[in-house]
Amino acid sequence: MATEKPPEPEKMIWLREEPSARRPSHTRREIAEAALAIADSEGFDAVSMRRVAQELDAGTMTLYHYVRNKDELIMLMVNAVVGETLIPEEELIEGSWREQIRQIALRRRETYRRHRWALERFDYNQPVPNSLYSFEQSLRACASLDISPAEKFELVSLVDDYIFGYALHEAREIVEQQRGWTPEVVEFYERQLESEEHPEFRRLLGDDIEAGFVWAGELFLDEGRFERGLDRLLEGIEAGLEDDGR
Amino acid sequence: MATEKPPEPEKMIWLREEPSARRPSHTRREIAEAALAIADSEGFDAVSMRRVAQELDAGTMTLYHYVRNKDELIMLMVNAVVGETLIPEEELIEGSWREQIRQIALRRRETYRRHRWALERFDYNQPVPNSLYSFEQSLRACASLDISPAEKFELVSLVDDYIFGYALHEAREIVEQQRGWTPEVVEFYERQLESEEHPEFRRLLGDDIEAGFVWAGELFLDEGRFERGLDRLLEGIEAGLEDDGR
DNA sequence: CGCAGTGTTCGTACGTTGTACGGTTTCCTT
DNA sequence: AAGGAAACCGTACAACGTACGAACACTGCG
Repeated sequence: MATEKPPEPEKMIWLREEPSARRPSHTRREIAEAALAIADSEGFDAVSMRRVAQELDAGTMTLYHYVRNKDELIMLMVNAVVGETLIPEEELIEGSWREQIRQIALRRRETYRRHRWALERFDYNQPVPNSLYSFEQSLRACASLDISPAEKFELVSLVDDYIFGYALHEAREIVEQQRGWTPEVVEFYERQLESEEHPEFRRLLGDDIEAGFVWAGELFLDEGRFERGLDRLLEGIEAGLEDDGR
Repeated sequence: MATEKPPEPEKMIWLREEPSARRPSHTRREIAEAALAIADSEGFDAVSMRRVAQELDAGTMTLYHYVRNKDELIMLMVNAVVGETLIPEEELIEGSWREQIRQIALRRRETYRRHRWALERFDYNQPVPNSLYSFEQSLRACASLDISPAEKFELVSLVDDYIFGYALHEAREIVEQQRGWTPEVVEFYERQLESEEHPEFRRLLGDDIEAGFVWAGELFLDEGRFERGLDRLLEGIEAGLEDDGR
């Protein structure tokens, strides 16, 4: 029952100056880039403090002068990825809210695909600077809409939810399934489908179950699927707007 | 360049009989339940092989006779959660595909909210038996629809994407933010918003930034938000169906 | 009834992880 | 030139997943 709370909450990384008084050998940016390179090429699990330090020819504990702990390192990485989702001002198309939101959505999805590990790490409770820019960009896209702030917020969040869900599903589907299902998984499905409890699923797959799976996998990862879904969602949103307006 | 592949791929857990010849002291079900209880009450990270074994008054390594590794334990847990998303036959309402899909979606979201850790663990490459039942249930809901198998598959996946994205966003938002933002995070936002680069965001929040955040947080977790978004999506889907039909 | 034999249990040990601690080095300031 | 703080990092520890193989107990056979 002594002191419960840890004595120093300390500020989060974005509120702390980067060490700089006596010129240090590294920067946060450098460290984040090293970690990012490892995650992209060897997978997120390969990112360990030791591994990152090694990449920079530094001692492991050296990293702890730029970052309080591994979570902060990850936040640096996430911030970098979110930065990539931003559309440079000059590339932003002119057009309706719908066209702009669409452009933003496509870019986001594309970025997430390049850094699949990142999706697992987003966390609203630990915001990163670039997520503010990202949100701002979405808000700006629907600035011309004549709806309440709450509705605007909800609209942006809704599209976000879809992008996020799609990208995460896609990312998890792609991993390991670099062409073809493992025999183990195929056998599992075949066994499960032997029972008469999945008639609709069977009908969907057709007679040749294994071929059916290839077909389903391709459908799932089909290039156009994201856009088609997005357009349906936007269609529904727009319809809702008109109802309110009248 | 010797033997590359590990010699025994072994079958995945669902294809292996539960140990049973000389009656063992535990069951997979029991083990999964113990793990689930830990995850729900202490968080997913508290689930370690040692901890689960301890809960069962067993030696740590004993678990490895029911399960090949920790991943398999997790799959048992996931399977249990997916099981909870299934709607018992007698509770299934009668009605249009839209009403049924809606019912399914609501139940899924509710279940995910009870087991937030689970969302981070779903993985299409490691299917669990109950995910087949879940998919079958969705397919059955749109059985009466006169569209191609591919379109049916896409429809179900689309709704899935939304549910998943929403639930995950929600889960991550809720964690730790059990009432109110930490002063650290508030300060971060205030500092970021000092710059003139986020005009739309500022307008959204209003003059009192801190109050604005409370407002936004409540909006984000608003009870009705999921349903409103779902209905917009379904609206868009339905509109698309009619276009095709005519 | 007793004795294999094997299905089940689990103690020990190893390698890997994040990071606390405290000493050493290096450079800037005065 | 000297002092001191900033930067660096070697060592050590606790927690993790799990390989290995010994110990145990039950079952079926004789």
